[in-house]
Amino acid sequence: MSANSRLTIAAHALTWIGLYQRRGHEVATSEQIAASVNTNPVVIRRLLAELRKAGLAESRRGAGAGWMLARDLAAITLLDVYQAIEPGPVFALHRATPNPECVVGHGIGPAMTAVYDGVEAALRAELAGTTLEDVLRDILKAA
Amino acid sequence: MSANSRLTIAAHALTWIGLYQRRGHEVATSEQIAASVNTNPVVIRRLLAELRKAGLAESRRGAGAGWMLARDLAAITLLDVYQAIEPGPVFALHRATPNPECVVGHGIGPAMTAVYDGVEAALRAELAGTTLEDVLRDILKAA
DNA sequence: CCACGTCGTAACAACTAGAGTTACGACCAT
DNA sequence: ATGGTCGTAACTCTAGTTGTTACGACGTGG
Repeated sequence: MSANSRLTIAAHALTWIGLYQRRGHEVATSEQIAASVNTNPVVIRRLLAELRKAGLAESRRGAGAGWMLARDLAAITLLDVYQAIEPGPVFALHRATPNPECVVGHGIGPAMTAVYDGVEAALRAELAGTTLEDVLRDILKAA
Repeated sequence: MSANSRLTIAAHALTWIGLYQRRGHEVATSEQIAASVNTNPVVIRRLLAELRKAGLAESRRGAGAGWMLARDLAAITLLDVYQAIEPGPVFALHRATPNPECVVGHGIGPAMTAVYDGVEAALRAELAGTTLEDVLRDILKAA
């Protein structure tokens, strides 16, 4: 399916900011976050920019700049994060429209769309059941 | 997520074969299927080869060759098809291993894996609830 | 009011996967 | 033997993800 790591990285970044703030710091820099994720700071800034658009994160510029959570970890579900960074569906229909003169070619689109809608709903329900607070609790429990 | 159309095409092909056989034909050629899907026959042969490996389809070679279902449409769920063609997970973890000296970097992997396992289970359960017979019924009902 | 640290973002390269296409050998009923 | 079809390799094209460099914009602290 060519799965990507965007949800993982986004959850990592937000959780890291949350823990960092909980330890008394105001803002976290993309460089600090990137050091934990083990990637380039620009990758973090790009992802956090999308999360900011979705109202999950905030940023400050200038000296002493950095990133903050817009809401508490407990108020952010993985579904919120997912929706902020993954606009498209999990399954795609045909790239080229199938033969409309064929019964199957004509009806397969709507039929599969109905199934895919159900799948997306199940996926979202599952993601909605976990908050970043849950993720952090898991992390600290295992440490 | 860069979703692909493999599940859609695979379901289309199998359903087409099923309907074609139900109308009295022995085998369906990749060219006929490709004409309904509106793609290249090789694309169909490649996909059906994977479905054959999973025991969902069979093929004959030589003259009068072509494809058949290995099981009835009612005995093939979309989960069967999905598993035959999509080996990987929907969500990936970090590409590079995160910083193990950071609490979050160390614990985020297992934490997200637990969530992703739940998501995959929900997705599979949803796909398991629909057979190709259901898909064909939808198609014929809408026609 | 300037300097420094950080964000914001464009631009590019590397890599991967999906999809389409061509080509050709293998196979087998007729 | 012939012709139709599968089996599969090889190639191209496209798009998305990730990493990287670069540089302007910004604003706080000195």
